Amino acid sequence: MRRACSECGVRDQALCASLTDDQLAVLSRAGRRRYVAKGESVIWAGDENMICANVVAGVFKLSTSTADGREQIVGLLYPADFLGRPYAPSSNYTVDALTDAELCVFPRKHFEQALHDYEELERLLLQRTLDELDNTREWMLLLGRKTAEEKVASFIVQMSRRLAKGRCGASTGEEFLLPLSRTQVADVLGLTIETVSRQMTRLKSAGVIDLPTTRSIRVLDRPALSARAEHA
Amino acid sequence: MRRACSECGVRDQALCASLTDDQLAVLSRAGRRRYVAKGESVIWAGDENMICANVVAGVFKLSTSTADGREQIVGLLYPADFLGRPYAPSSNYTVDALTDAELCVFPRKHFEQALHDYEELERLLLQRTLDELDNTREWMLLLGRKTAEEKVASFIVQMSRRLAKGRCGASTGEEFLLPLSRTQVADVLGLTIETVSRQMTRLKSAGVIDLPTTRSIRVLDRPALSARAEHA
DNA sequence: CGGATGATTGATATATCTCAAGAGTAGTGG
DNA sequence: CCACTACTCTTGAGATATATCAATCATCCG
Repeated sequence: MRRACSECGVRDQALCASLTDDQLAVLSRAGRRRYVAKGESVIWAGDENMICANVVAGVFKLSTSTADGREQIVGLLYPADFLGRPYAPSSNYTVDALTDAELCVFPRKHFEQALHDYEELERLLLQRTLDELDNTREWMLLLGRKTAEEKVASFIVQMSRRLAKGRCGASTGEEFLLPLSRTQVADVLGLTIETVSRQMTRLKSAGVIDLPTTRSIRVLDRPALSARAEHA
Repeated sequence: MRRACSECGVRDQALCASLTDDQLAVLSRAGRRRYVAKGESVIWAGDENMICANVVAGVFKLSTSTADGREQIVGLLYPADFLGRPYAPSSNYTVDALTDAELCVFPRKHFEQALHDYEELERLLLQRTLDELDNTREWMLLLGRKTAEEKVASFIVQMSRRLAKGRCGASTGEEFLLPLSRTQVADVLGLTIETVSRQMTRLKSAGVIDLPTTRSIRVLDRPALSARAEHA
């Protein structure tokens, strides 16, 4: 039994927000829900590029790697984000689920047709792609020019913005669960796992953050954390 | 006196390629030619975002920097490339001319109106933005995971693809003029000027490239250069 | 409880940066 | 045309941040 789009948790945040209920009804006939287990790959770099999707739940990583296996994570996707690459025959990066996740999947060709038919959809995708390009370029500054401490602090700032519970409440004392292992954090920041670990404990020793478990982070002093993200 | 679009050198390569002569005639009434001297800034990071433009001639750099002045070049623009950021009130990066250059400039609001009016224009911009995002993510792998030698070799490979004269001819023996100083190359690669210089002379000593002048590069052994770009 | 996986910590190595000097190159004006 | 000056680039020596290698320590799960 098909679940109605009107009940979808990301109906108003995903690209679908640009469509009327009637338009969405048409498009949704081409789509289907797909549950993805933590660690599962959805798209492989170099493979034929078959699907586009909206993230309904969970977190995904986009990554590329060198021939000898060094990996770089080039993006993270959260609920309501768009996943896929319209207008290209093959994908440049691999997409894996970091948590159990749920997608609303469309065949790429159908999705491209929808972009053609609904100009508001295409406009919203353009705007999001431009935003994503800005974010990605900002991340280049981090990769090319920031120190290990700045990288780790920047990463925690950014993750806490996305994941902290009481985002509207106090700006401090927030705790959140990291969807990434230390190795994956290292692959986001262009560092080794050991360096990430050392910088984390340094921040903890300085009283800037707390690490209740290995996968959770509590920001104790946000101004201090932001300062360390900017300036060595 | 206004120059006709039909005589424009990038009429069929720039975004304008998606427009008919009639459509372009309408749009071009809002645009104007602007000559930019080497070193001049066209857009400043953080400033109000007023313009969009097509690059007609010359090369531009996009860059961001940290508060204490470390700079990272996040993109290069060549003739027929699009310059600007539709749908955002301010710019995230500074755009400077690396050579004397020429732009076809539109007020941002006019350009956004054109995107709205001509769906082929919007589609082409979307496709280019998606391509640019792919390229930028590929560059993240270089910044985060490649060694200095791999970075410099990758840079030369990429520049030679863009700039070498006889691109259709032999794949070797090409010579081209770098539009960037050593400092700027360092800012592209996330290295220091000294490291760039040392890697360049290493490649020269190994017979992979020649450096006839400080601003020109000749690729002597492209397979060897590509190998060094991939693998330390 | 035991084994596996992932994280931390320590000791050492090394690639790249930093600091400093010298060598090209280009532009200027006599 | 030739100094003279100002850059930019190259080269060298030494410092340092981060990587590498190795061991211990948590955490998870059967």
